[in-house]
Amino acid sequence: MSVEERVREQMELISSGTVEVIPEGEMRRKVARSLETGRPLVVKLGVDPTRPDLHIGHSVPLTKLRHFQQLGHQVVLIIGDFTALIGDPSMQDATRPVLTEEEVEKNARTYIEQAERVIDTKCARVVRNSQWLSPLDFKDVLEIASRFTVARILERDDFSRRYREGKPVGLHEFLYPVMQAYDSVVIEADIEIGGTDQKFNLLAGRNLQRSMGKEPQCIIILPLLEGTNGVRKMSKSLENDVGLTDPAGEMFGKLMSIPDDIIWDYFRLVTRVGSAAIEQLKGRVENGEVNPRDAKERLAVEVVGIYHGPKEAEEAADEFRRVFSMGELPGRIPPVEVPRSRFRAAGIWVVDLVVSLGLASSNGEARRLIAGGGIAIEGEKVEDADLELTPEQVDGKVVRKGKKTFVRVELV
RNA sequence: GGGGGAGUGCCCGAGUGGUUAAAGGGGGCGGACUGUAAAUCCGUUGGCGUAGCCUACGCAGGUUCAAAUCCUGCCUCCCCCA
Repeated sequence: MSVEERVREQMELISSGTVEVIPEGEMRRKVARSLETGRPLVVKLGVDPTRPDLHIGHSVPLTKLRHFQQLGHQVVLIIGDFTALIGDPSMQDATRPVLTEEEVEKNARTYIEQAERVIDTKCARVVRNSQWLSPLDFKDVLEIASRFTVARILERDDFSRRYREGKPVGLHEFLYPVMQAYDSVVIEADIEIGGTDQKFNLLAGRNLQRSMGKEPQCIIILPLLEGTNGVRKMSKSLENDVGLTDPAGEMFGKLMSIPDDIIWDYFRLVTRVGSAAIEQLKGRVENGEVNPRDAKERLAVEVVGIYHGPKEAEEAADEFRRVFSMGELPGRIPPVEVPRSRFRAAGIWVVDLVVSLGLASSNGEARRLIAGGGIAIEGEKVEDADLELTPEQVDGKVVRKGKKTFVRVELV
């Protein structure tokens, strides 16, 4: 295979699923040079350990890193333990709360652990940016900062918007892109990967490298994965995320609940299914040959398979069909202990039972749930909120809240 | 340093003396319809064994029969001028 063909082949994988590759021609030249000299490209992904758990949205850039690994390039995962102390202001409405060093360290560890599920950390470099950012003194910082202008930084629309709207912008926040850019200088990145919200920061790296006499990096912009409700990007705080460590069944269920029109983005961004196969499936759904539900099931099986293995994925699919398509009870229903002391002469009050089982956080909520027909014991809807039940009527029985929550009563 | 404005329930936001557990919207939760989809519709969304009571409108006091609403002090945030 000629170098030219191999370049084309690499470029195809590199640019699949991306929003933008900037600048494309330069990227091509870097790839070609790498092939000619045998020197792998240095591919950078910076992550902020601001939160302990990752979701499949975070796996999007990691998956792209994995592509580069497949092509034999050197990937560098930068844990922004230093930058996390400031918090990336990108797309934020307000200054982020400052984390303590302990929190950052703890998050960093779980981050690496979870990243291992997607990339091969054995041949990746994992580094912390405190390593080089910490030792800088004020003079160094000024020297680096002088290479940026305020006008330039204000181009970033989240800054200018907040400024315009009279919301505070901390001076230290201006330094965030500067630090991220400096990371690129230090590790001599050839390529940096990031989401659309990172475009400014990625470009800053390119500019700083040039200004400091290094070869500027190319940048790859990836789309942000939408949350399971189809609105806003995926985020734990918006409760529309699929956690990388979610149990298989839960992960499956969450994926089955996404709106139809984002199925294809999920396929492209978080599965390993090739784009030809995705297009084919999409076509069959569009002409009515395949029910979108089944396409979604395929998606769920694929994704759960990545994190839990194919066997568990199939089991989750079976379980799902049993419980939700056929209305049967789940195979495993978590038992919840209820102390016998809750019983009085007349028995236990349903409202109390529901609260004791953790299905409601107050009597009032339990009452409302019952009034709304959301509680069933052994498949039978509870109609009366004043109902009293004997120990025999509840021990070992299945209490269901809504359609998704099942618990088994265990008297102790 | 000077002047001005704002703090209401999970969030946004109305309310300027009683009929206000506080309009409306969002979100959440439940129900119907389904493919645990979306859209739509309905109900619900402080606590208490609940026709009653308690707690709640930044915090602390005060006026009043009665305060989210009026007064005083404090805290926090924002804007404008310097």
